[in-house]
Amino acid sequence: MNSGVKKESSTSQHQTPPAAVAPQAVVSQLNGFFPPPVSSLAPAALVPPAHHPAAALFFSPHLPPLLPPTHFGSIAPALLHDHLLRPPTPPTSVPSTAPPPSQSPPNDALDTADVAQKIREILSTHNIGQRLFAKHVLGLSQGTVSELLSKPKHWDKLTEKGRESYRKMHAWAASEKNVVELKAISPKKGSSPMMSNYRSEDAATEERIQKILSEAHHAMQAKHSQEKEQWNRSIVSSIYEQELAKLGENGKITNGVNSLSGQQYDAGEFTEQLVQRIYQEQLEKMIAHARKSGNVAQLNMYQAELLKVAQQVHAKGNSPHEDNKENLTDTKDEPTDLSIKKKEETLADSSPAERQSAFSIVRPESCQSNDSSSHNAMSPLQRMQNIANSLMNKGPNQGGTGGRPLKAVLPPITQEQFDKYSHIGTDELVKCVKETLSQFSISQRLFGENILGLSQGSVSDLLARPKPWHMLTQKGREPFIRMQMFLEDTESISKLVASQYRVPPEKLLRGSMGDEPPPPPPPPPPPQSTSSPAESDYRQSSSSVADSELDTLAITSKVKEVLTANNLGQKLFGEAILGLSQGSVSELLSKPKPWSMLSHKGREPFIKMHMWLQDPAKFDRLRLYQSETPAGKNSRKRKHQSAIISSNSNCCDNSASSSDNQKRPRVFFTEQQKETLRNAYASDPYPSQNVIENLANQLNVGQKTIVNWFHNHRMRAKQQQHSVSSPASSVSSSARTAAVDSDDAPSPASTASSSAGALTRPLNDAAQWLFPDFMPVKAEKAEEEEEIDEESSNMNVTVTKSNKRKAAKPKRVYERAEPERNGESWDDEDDVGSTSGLTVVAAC
DNA sequence: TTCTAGTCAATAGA
DNA sequence: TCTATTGACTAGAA
Repeated sequence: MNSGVKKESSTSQHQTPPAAVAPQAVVSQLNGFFPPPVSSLAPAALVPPAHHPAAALFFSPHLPPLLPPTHFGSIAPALLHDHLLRPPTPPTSVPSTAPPPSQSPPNDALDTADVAQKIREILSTHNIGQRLFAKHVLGLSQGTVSELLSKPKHWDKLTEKGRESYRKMHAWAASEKNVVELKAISPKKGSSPMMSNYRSEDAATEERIQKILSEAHHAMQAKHSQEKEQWNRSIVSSIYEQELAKLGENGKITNGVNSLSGQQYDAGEFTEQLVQRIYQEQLEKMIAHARKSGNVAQLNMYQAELLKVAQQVHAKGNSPHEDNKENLTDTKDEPTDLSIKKKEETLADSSPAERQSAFSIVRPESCQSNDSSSHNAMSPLQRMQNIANSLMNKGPNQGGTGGRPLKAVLPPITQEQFDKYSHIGTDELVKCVKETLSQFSISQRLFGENILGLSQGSVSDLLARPKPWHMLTQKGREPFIRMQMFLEDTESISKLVASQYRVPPEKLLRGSMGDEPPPPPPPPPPPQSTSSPAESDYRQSSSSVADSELDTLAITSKVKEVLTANNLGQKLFGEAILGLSQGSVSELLSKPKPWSMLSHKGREPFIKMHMWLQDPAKFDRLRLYQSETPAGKNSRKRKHQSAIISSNSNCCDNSASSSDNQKRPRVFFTEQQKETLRNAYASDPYPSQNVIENLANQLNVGQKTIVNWFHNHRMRAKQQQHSVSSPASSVSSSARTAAVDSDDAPSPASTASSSAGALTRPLNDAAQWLFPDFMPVKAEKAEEEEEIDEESSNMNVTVTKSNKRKAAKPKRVYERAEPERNGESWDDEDDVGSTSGLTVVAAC
């Protein structure tokens, strides 16, 4: 299949004559010259109507600026470039920008990492965008090239098609001329890409193409700028007309404009006032919209902007829109934002330094600059465009109800800032940033969109693979400077957390693990009571718990002990204490991950367990819950609570019901099907699409089911390795050991740490999971089975049941003998260790 | 777009 | 009726 693709591509590259592609190429290439027309020029409210000339320019089917490369039809972008920049002669004469695949022998292995590194350096050094490189050299998308460059696969693991890309890169990088050529066609250069200094043997053809391109380019540029200007004028005048008409109807000029009545003022001054008023009104509308949609970030931004405008007007002696103050301060209906009031103060009298703070960049651009001249230089209309732009980018309803957070309009980095941050250790910086984000539960998306002005994917990339400072262009350094500013402004962290989560940071249970200075004081928490009393109690005290490392194994052991000793079910415990389902509780208790391997979210149940264990009234809580929950309706109750806890009952109720309705019925694989899947997994835990399709067909299930199975299988294999690792039974057996041990001198109120002390090995180290006391445990387990059967404690009965069941399926004992798992379950407690270990166990 | 981590919930098995 | 299992799903990250 791959070869087929390759063949086709290769063939088309050499068969399509330049003359045939030239006209289309002219247009297509020109498309790349123009900036993203609408997004950068048109705010949401100002998008030209379809019939508008500007729209015709931007959206004309004849001038498809937004067409992806594939819209060149059968002509690949690289091919297009080839034909434009290179004569259709054998590639030996002139180094081509996109070397044909045939240049490298098919089996000529390349060091892909080296090639990728080299390409990255070249692109970086010459400030050539991946998009451009991808399009013209490889004929791939930017994202694909990014992958190729950042995560080069080993040559042996590449398909022929995959190798082709690296061959192209390798060949391309071999000649500096290629680099120069590509650099020359970069739109940033401001010159026509088609004016690159290549020399063609087919001079006439090339000259003709150049001429066409040049003329078309200039013509379109002229048209473009003219229409853009006209378009802007028409929009502004259109708004003016509307406003003037309004004024005429009302017979008066309101607000700011009103103050002008009776005065002698020129048209320019009036215009300014009018624009200002329009701007204010637009802001008010946006405020209303943001408030309606519950988007606090937007609300804050618009309010801040409105306040600023009002202050400016006021400073000029006007008092337009006094009623705006309502919008500026009326946040009592807004349950979310914790920093609105503070922000108002900040905005009202913030110092330049404050305005320069990292967090200030979540405010609109006009609010940011500490350079009043530059701020004033931006017209209200421009500022409105900025805000509208951000609106357009985000779309409505982005509050806490699942929409995307607001993307900030970031101020440019000033020269002073560039000077100040003349060097940044990017590695260290991203490390700090990652820690901060993790510590405060700030998502990459939130951080990227509000602080860096980048998408989550970009943030991920920056944080995962920061370039050395010296390899960064000025533009590339900007996000790092913003990160640095963010870290230096401690207040910004709290504000960001608060604005995003609508909860106090401590509620997130994500404190540092002890090796970091305490975070800046969080903003005042909102008086939300969205959770059950027990929930809030635990939340309050759990923040201190979160600061320490918990011994998950000891905790779960103790919990199991207490539950069984008191005949409390996992279901009740899960619903009343953890807010989890019985199945989840079962998994947590039987296969606890070590603390260090848990995500912040994953730690929360353990923190809750720990708090519960320490709670003298822990049984009262359960009884209370039990009494409040009629038998048979537990599940409903739990759902209801979850809905409440999630602080958005409508959302969750709806989603729950809808997901219930939409959730596909569970598939139950037969043993034969499982065997097939296991075999496939053994061959490749990450099956290709083809394999998935084949399996789906073979097993007569949906592809999604196959994908889910592999996902689950991988996760559970990993979980198995982590928690039970070598031996699945290590944890639960250890847990049993602990339970049994503690049975000797059980203390119902004993804490997790005391349980930990009862264990025979240190537990505050992840190594405990790597070198578990497995074999003795197995032996011990066998003995336990004997002993426990005779015991009557609830706990032991439970354990015995489990062990009995496992013992009834001896084949599972051998499941882990083969790394690829021929056994039934990854999760099975007996799904353990190695063959040798099991042999010993059997001997025992 | 895909992967991971976490979770739900239907079902199996004791 | 309890716990364990496991396919399905979601959010966040890569």
